[in-house]
Amino acid sequence: MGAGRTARDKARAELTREIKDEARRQLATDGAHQLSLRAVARSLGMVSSALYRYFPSRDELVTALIIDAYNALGDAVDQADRGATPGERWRNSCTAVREWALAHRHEYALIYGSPIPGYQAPQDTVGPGTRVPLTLLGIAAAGDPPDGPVPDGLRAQLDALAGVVPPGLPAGALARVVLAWTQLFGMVGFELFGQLVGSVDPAEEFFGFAVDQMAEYVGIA
Amino acid sequence: MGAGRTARDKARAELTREIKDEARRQLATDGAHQLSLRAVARSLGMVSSALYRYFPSRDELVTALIIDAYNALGDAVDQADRGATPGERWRNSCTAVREWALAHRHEYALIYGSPIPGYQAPQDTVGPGTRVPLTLLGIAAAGDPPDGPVPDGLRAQLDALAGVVPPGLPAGALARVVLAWTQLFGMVGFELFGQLVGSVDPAEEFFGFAVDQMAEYVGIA
DNA sequence: CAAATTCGAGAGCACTGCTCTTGACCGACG
DNA sequence: CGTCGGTCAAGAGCAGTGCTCTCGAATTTG
Repeated sequence: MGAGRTARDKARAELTREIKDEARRQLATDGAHQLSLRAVARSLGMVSSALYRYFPSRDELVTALIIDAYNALGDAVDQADRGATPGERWRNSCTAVREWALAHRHEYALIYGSPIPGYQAPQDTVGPGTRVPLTLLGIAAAGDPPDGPVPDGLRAQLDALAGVVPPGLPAGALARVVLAWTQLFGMVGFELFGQLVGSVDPAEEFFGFAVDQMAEYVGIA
Repeated sequence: MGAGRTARDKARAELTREIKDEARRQLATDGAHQLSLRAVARSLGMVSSALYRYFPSRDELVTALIIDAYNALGDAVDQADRGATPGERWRNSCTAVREWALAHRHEYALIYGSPIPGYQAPQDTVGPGTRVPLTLLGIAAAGDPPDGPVPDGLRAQLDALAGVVPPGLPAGALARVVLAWTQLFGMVGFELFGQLVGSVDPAEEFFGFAVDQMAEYVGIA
């Protein structure tokens, strides 16, 4: 079971990729609920039992798709995180989240909707899942972060968090960015899942407004 | 097919309720994904095909559960919406959302997670789904709502919304409450789905902080 | 009382995830 | 170079699913 040396290993790596690609294709069109191992195998011209040599269960395949989705979103945001001012960077990054979500609805639903496999997210997904909030934190650190008052219990959690997370933000600013983070994804999720229909949907205008408001809130001009 | 007159109609109404109750029980323990018509029927001592006399499909059963969940959450919030000041009412209502969500994880995931049946939420669910935001709007109206500047396109949407929604809030205040609404549910969803694990989980402290911040933001002392 | 409607039960279809066995193929080791 | 162990795809099969259809029995309606 070495790295990609022998022909067999190469073939295995390629097939693993092809399976994921086909699964992602079916996910994009039919949704995670409809994703079927047998249909993926059929589409690849093999029999369903052969697929189990590459993924031990359907949930493992879905988990692989989840990790890929987190990374795809992370890449999209990283690529959008450009601009002369922190404000531009913030707006561009937030917009990238929304646009990626709109362009990959089912993948977004997979990672930010109800967790389908089991109660807890697999450990492998937490790393890639932290990329976007870390980017937001970095942008906020480049601004003028305000350190408002924070209750003691929360302050302890935030201090512990500040020790793990790169940018040296004070607890108050950290709390504000976390709040903005939850707002951003709450808003995007609401738009995607039809919760805004009777109110501010189409949500583009409201999205821009909210992003600006939160930028101001976290101390970005 | 009259109202509950004959013995048959009574039995039908009762069985419909029993089916929903059993389905909700299985939903609570196993999650929406695992909810099985056949298991529900089995648990009720009948055969699966008999169940189709009461719900034409699994999705229709789930839709009924969704409506009930919206109403249960709405009831919980309505009951919690008490307090001497708008600030108390706001805090109590927001806390009721979180506590209901934590006590009914799978039901919450059903209504605020990825929509399982089809792309669009059935029309019957939008009414009950507006109860919580309407409550929040009412509380904000009892405070001192600030009318900040709002971009033109959004202003048009908000003015249209203001004509439909009871409390006479100016557009700027309306926008702020919508933002707070998305933040609240984004935060609760994040906590429930494990997104806050490496940062501010357990989230009780952060939740209180965010609720207070948003109260201030919508003009509640 | 008779006719019409509603109902539960059962069989059956197409599908799912997953397991196990059977041969074929490949790669390393003597 | 040959053998031998590991890897692989294929197929059958199991238990489960949503859903449809048919068939008697029960009940409401005329």
